[in-house]
Amino acid sequence: MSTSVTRNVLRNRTLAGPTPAERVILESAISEIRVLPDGHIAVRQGEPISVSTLLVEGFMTRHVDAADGRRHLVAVHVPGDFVDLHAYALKQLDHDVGTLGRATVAIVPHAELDKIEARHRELTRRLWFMTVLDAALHRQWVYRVASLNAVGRVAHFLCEMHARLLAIGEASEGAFDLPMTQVDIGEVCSLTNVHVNRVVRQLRETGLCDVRSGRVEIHDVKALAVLGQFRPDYLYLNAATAAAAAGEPRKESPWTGDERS
Amino acid sequence: MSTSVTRNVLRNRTLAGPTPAERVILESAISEIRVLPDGHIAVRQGEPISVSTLLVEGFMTRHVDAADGRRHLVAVHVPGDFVDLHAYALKQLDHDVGTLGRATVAIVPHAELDKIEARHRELTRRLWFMTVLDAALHRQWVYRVASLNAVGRVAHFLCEMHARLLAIGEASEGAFDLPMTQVDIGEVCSLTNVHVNRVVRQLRETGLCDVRSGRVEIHDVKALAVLGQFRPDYLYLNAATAAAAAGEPRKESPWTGDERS
DNA sequence: CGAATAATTGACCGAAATCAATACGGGTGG
DNA sequence: CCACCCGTATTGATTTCGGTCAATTATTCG
Repeated sequence: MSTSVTRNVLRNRTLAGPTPAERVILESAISEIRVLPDGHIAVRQGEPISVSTLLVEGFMTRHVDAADGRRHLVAVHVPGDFVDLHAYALKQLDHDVGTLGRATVAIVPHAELDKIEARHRELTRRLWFMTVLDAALHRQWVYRVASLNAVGRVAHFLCEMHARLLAIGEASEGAFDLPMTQVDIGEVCSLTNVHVNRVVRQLRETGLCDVRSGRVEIHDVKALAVLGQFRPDYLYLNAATAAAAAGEPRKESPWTGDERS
Repeated sequence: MSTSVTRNVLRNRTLAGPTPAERVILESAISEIRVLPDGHIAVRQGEPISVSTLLVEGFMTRHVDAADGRRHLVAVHVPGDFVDLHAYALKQLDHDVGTLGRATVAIVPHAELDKIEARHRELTRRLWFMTVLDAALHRQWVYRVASLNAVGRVAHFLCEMHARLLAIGEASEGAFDLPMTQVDIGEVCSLTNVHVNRVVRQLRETGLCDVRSGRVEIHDVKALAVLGQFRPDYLYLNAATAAAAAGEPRKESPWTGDERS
């Protein structure tokens, strides 16, 4: 079992993840490994950026701040995600990037990405693809707040996190750690904390899943997916992981593997 | 004044658009120019794709269909946008792509993009950047439906379209053509057509802007931007265009120019 | 000139927000 | 060790924005 910092990059996706050689290249591009405390704002909206951040362990968010002080999350990141790879193109961001709980990140200077871009076509393409996958998530987030009611939104979000954590081996038996408060979940689903609480209670009372501070236990993945209209297509997971994410009866444990595609 | 089909690509953005030489390369990658009728679905969710589509004239949408038959737009495209460049990476899409009114498109086979990727780093980088810009739009769409009320959403959307059309010289004096019905606008802002109607009336009565079938006239860009909490940063427009989009008093007409960056 | 599509308006309803109060839990400092 | 805080969770009462239902009036276009 590899313990490399890039082990979760594009893991268990339909798009092939980096080869061992590419991992070496990517890791040699890292200037620094950093541990960030809970609630740390790693990137602030509008400030110039010259490095990108690969999330190695823990959770990070991207959020926009509204004028009235409210905030809204536009992404939650899990290990293996490049939280601000798009900053390589944009050089400054239209949102903040922060941690959810303590997080370990690998810093990749844009100058190193330039070198990769000059020398390694395939790896560059994979990096591009990662930003495109990111956009697919955004689209689904639009759909979520636009088309689902409160329970549906929360269900959809939980299904998504479950699926993505399955892919990197951080969920099992429908259960996973998620260091988010009900306020945080509200900022994802565009609900008040009060209403998130009611939804969470409803989900608990109907036996679908149990969301308590820091831990999620889904008792009926399939039913939750129906409630949240969740279809994992947009995550471009490989077949085995997608099946598990959709609550299909599993033959074996696909998500523990490291195999590509 | 150039009439090339790529004239609007990254026009008036902070990210430099293609050089004349790159335009030639891009145009030589086009296999076909096609005129699509109103309401034509160019790409259907899930079907395999081997070409990408550059919008040359007219409007196109990307939308997801909900289980209950409702649809929601996740993007509206204007000339110069690559409506499904991300399909180059994903090979199949998580949404439909269709026309709003009659549209002219240029078809670029993925095989040609492969060649560009192999031979032209800078141009490849620009293509990547275009998909990243796209994601920035998505994020703002999340924000719109998540954080704004009905009037705010419509105002924000109108401001965005105004800004983007300014950038490509398709808006002037705060007025532009927009072939969308109130139903369509509702599918963007996640509102019913009935309520869109009420919002439109309100905007008209307060003298902010006039939205009628196919045509938008903004009488007070600045006030509308305030109402929609619109800040054009996320569009990465050049300074002159951004100022005009935010309703700043303009010195001259920046959006008619073809200058880059 | 009809038929279909789009826009408009009114009456009523309901999901989630807001307001308000209480309980919990874990860390700090005296 | 306990008292105190502060963030988090929970629950109830009330309000509101936008949805739903229903009907009428433009438009547009064969």
